[in-house]
Amino acid sequence: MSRTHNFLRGRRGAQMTSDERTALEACLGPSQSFDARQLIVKADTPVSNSILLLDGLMCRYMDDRKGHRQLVALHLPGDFVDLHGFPLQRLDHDVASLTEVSVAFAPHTKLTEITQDYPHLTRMLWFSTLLDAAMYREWIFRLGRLNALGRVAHFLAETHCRLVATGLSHGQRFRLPLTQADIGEACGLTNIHVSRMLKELRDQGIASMEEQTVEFLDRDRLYRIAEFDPKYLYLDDGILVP
Amino acid sequence: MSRTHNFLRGRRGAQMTSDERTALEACLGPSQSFDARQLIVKADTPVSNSILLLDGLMCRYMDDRKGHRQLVALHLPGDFVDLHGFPLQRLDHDVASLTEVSVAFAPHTKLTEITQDYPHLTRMLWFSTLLDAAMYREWIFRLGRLNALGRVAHFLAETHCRLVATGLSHGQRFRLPLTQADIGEACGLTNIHVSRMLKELRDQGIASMEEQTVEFLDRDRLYRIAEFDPKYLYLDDGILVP
DNA sequence: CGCAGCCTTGAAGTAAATCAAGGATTGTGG
DNA sequence: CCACAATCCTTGATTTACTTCAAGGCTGCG
Repeated sequence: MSRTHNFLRGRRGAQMTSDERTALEACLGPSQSFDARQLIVKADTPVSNSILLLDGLMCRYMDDRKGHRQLVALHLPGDFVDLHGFPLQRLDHDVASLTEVSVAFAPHTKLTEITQDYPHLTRMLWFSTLLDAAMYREWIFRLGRLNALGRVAHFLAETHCRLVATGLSHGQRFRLPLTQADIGEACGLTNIHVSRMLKELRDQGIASMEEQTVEFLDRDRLYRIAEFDPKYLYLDDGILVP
Repeated sequence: MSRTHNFLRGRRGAQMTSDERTALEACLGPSQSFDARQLIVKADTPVSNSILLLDGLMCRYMDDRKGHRQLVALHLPGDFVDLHGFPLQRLDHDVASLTEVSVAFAPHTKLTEITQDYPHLTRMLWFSTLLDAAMYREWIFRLGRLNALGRVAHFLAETHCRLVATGLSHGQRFRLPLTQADIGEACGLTNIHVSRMLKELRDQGIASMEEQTVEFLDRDRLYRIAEFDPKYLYLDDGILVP
């Protein structure tokens, strides 16, 4: 199976021709592995490659003056993690692995050739970076307008939908190898308060998280608490039927 | 003066060739005006044009269930407000005018031609959408990690830098025709608390805002409170010298 | 075993929301 | 020209959601 198989899977990825997919595949260097919790791309240094995540979880984040971390994105297999770095030429934030990961690097020189030879593929790549932007908007909404319970619920709902889109979750369960502190860093909450909110979701029979596995017990109620509507994920019709 | 003069001004806009600028200009329909506080693009409806903002202020936002608004972006003259709608094909949020505005519409059919004929210009357009994404990230940081005073300070600092880049502010003063409620909707705060924070900035001799004009009295302190560093705005060297 | 990382729970403290009232400015119609 | 409403801003009092501080439990591991 091609290493680009999960790229935009469930989100217009099918609109790529086999020529385009071959061209994209041809950009990729050999697969590489990194341990969990490694800094992979440092902010403010010129970048000449972008990372396609093949397996594992990665994140982007920025630290405040006291060293407290704010995650700005979570990345799943199939994500072109820092394709933003191609037009931007440097990153304004750090990129790290959360679990052990497998990645492939795409040199920007090759991506430039794609923009010259494959206008439609270029628009697909552009599209993929704007999906990130759509998620950023939703994260702004989450932080600005939801209370702690809603934020945690929203984070879980979004992550579930994205995993379903790439075939990494079926039904209402999914593996999420994050600590409560990680979730707090995504949701602007302390790990202590995340613990309380997960207890609340559990006690109310809405969702449970144990041993790195999340299960939705009452998805409708979860979505209502989170004010969640997956439209902003631009998933293909039919992906979320269950 | 060409209507694209302010596009990416102060941010690599100078890297556009005159051919490219002509091609971009050729995309634009006639200028149009809208009153203040008008909904210009409604979420979830297919879009076939993108808006170049020529004059005035616009915003993007999403409303929560109770109708409370969260701004996700403020747009200044020169911004390609909803260029995101070109690859995305619909928007997941609303776009509105904040003041009276003058805009030009760019049909997506013409933008598609640009992606076929002008790879470098395409990357510039892509770059401009990723500047929006960089600001989104910073807004996530602002909401997730700064207290109320820092958030307001950060919002003012960012807006000032962006205005300077397009030549709409010189020195430490700038016009900002927003209400305190608007600032609250950007910063995830109530208008009442924004009022208190502006008083705090005023009392401490850091910044003042009256009659829709902001003045920075101690920019260093403002930046420190806001944990603000304009690197994420990708401004050309020398823009912020003062 | 003893230590480290992660989670849980309780108690106290605090930042911001909410509730409430009033003042200033602007526009509107009698 | 003045009464009036509407919008925006300000300030004080109260409430509340979340943080911080503190302690203890559980699990896996050298």
